[in-house]
Amino acid sequence: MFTFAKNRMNIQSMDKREKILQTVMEEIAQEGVNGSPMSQIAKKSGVATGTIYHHFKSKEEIINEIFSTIRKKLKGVIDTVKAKKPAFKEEFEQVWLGFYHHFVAHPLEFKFMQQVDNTPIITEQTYLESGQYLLPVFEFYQKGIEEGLLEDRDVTVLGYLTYDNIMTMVNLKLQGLDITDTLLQQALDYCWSGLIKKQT
Amino acid sequence: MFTFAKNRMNIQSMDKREKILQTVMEEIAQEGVNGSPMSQIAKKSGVATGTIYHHFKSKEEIINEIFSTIRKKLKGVIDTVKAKKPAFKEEFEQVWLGFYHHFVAHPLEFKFMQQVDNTPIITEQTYLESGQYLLPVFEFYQKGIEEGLLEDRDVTVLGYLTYDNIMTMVNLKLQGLDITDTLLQQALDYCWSGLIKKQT
Amino acid sequence: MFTFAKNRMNIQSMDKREKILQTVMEEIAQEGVNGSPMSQIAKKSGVATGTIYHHFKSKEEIINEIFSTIRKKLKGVIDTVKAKKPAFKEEFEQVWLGFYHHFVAHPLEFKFMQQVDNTPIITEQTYLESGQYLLPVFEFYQKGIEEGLLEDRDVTVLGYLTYDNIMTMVNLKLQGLDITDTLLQQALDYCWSGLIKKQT
Amino acid sequence: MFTFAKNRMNIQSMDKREKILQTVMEEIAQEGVNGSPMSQIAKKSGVATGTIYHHFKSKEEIINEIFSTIRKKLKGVIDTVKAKKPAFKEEFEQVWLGFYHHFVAHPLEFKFMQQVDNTPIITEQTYLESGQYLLPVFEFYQKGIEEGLLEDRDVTVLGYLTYDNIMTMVNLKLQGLDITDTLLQQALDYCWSGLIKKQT
DNA sequence: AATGAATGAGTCTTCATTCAT
DNA sequence: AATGAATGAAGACTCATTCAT
Repeated sequence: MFTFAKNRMNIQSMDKREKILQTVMEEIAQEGVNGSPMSQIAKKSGVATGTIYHHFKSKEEIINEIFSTIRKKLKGVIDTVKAKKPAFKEEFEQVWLGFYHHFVAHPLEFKFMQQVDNTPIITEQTYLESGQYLLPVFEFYQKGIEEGLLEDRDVTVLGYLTYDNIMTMVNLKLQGLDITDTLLQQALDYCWSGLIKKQT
Repeated sequence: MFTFAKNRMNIQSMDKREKILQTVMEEIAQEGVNGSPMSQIAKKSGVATGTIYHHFKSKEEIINEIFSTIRKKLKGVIDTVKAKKPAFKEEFEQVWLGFYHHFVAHPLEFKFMQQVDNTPIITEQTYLESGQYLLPVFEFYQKGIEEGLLEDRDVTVLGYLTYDNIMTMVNLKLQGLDITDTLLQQALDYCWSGLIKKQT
Repeated sequence: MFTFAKNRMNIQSMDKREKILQTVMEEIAQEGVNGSPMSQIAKKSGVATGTIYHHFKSKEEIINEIFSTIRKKLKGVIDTVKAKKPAFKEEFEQVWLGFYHHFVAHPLEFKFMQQVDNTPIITEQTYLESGQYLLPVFEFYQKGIEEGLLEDRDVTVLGYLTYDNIMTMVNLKLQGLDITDTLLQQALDYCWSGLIKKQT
Repeated sequence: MFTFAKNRMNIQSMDKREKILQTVMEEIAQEGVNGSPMSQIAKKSGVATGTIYHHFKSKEEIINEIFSTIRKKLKGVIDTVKAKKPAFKEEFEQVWLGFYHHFVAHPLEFKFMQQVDNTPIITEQTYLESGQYLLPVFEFYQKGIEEGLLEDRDVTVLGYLTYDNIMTMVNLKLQGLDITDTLLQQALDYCWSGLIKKQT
């Protein structure tokens, strides 16, 4: 009854917009930025080329929007875990595994990120804005250090190290490696061991 | 920088070949694969377009050769460390820091890798052949586990986790973050803590 | 000249398509396949290069389409003659002269065929499909043999011999030789004499 | 002992020249003028590119020389037949079959001619000079007419009609058609019937 | 909003020929 | 005579974007 369609857009129009975003994500994940001409995007989206340019300013704009959306989904993973108010270590593990499983369940999102991250296509602004979604990760480490649970290390560094460790595991999994529960636990242990305060 | 002396070539000709490789590496690092047309490569190399194709079959061949060369340099780092026959932990630290400093000293090589790795440009064969250069890393972990120094975890997983951790630090450094010796040591500790066997 | 009305295209768009086909035919006839770069085709057609590739997949596709069209026109000549239901010999003469005059009236079509026939550009499929247009020629000879009017010879061989004889005359004419009605009649007689059954 | 090596050229040098000519003929026959870059010619000839340009002014010059050589070989066929001083009809048949068998025995020569004939590559001068080799054909018809054996038709027209008829048969043969002796005789009969004076 | 024809600068690559050795 | 590295203009084709409808 009450839809939240953007501005004056009707549902059908919204559908096209979404279809385009979805198609661009899939195509770029599979074919790379270059292997995904707008003409092909149009065809697979079932719209005309011109229609794409009614909804978006440029190819880059679409890519940036998708990039943000994917990062936002990670924020969703964090929120879901935090809602259960788990203990510190459990929160770490659940977020870690949540990120991992999100990308394994949505491999095209991972591959999309791989294709466009660290590329001039993603603007500084997009990095800054979407970076907000990952702030809770750094805050989590900050809290852990303050509470004496974690070694006192730079939270930015810790944040990136652990995040990239998860991505490493996703990548190995998508490369075809058989990432068993045991292997996954080993990777998780590696990270946790790297974080926690050593008993003295 | 990239040295591949081929028999019958004279020095002048060799110079051109080297100049092309160097230019492609620099350009792709800075502008991306797409932002580096062959015409520009030619101009910056000081040769004609045709000359490039006299020495290489295609743009992709050049990129693959550079990729291999860079990985080979990491093998060089390993060899240099091993030559000093350091203790186990020292070997780990010296290789870790060696990789880090190599890329910090040669940021374009790092950026080049970032641009082309996980891209269809790099062939399976290149991955296989150049992968040999990194075998010592996995063997090192294997030995550590066998000697009871490291936790018994999958060496492939450990290899990629630690390698990517180094790359994370290089990336932060090149992003402009002030990676002090303290921060670097923290990252190194993170990795080492994730590896070593916990006292029981 | 080359009419291939496609459904959804509007007239203006159709015009461009036709203009391109016409231009390619003329240019290749006069300059050869190699002497006719797409850039020149575009310029002479009054369209952008990209427009050509909007209508056709490749240069080869255009050439194949023209090849088929020209053969189809010969079928038109045959149909026109047959519609008049002439006697056997008259049918032969009218088709023979019809082919001859068609190419003399459209010398560029002849030269185009000369440039591309027996070339790997023309696909097997094009030969097969457009070959259908010339089937009536072989059927005509078959009928003549069955009715005892022509010597009993292989119709395929006869078909090619007579067809090439016409082409020979067109070629001489276009080379600048003054092919008078007398000379033309001599060539026609040569063919007919080679076909008809000798009195015994 | 007494070789007829051109000018100051020694035998080895002559060999290279011949090898280049042979290679160009074969390559163009099989790959077309465009599919035969000079670099490939050089490689297959076992010489350097530069060497080709020591012996010939340009690619076109080579092609023209080959064109003339092949026509000269047809003159050889004629001479061989004439040396046997056969009767009129026998001379016709033997030359006809001689041409046919020459090209069937040397299919690359035929395909070479097919690739370059009626092409701007062959100069007017080449056509004129090599045309001399085929003069005996026209003279033969002239004599036949004067002696009342053949219908009084333009000898130029007759010459081209019959020559092209032979080429037609060679082409069919090389296309893979099974040209049996019977079929060949039928084609020969077709030509002869088109030439001889009808009894009145 | 939607269409899809049209644009043309830009891409990689080829190749006949030249030239220093 | 011979080499083969070097040249660079030219070729077929691509593709993000625009625009008339």
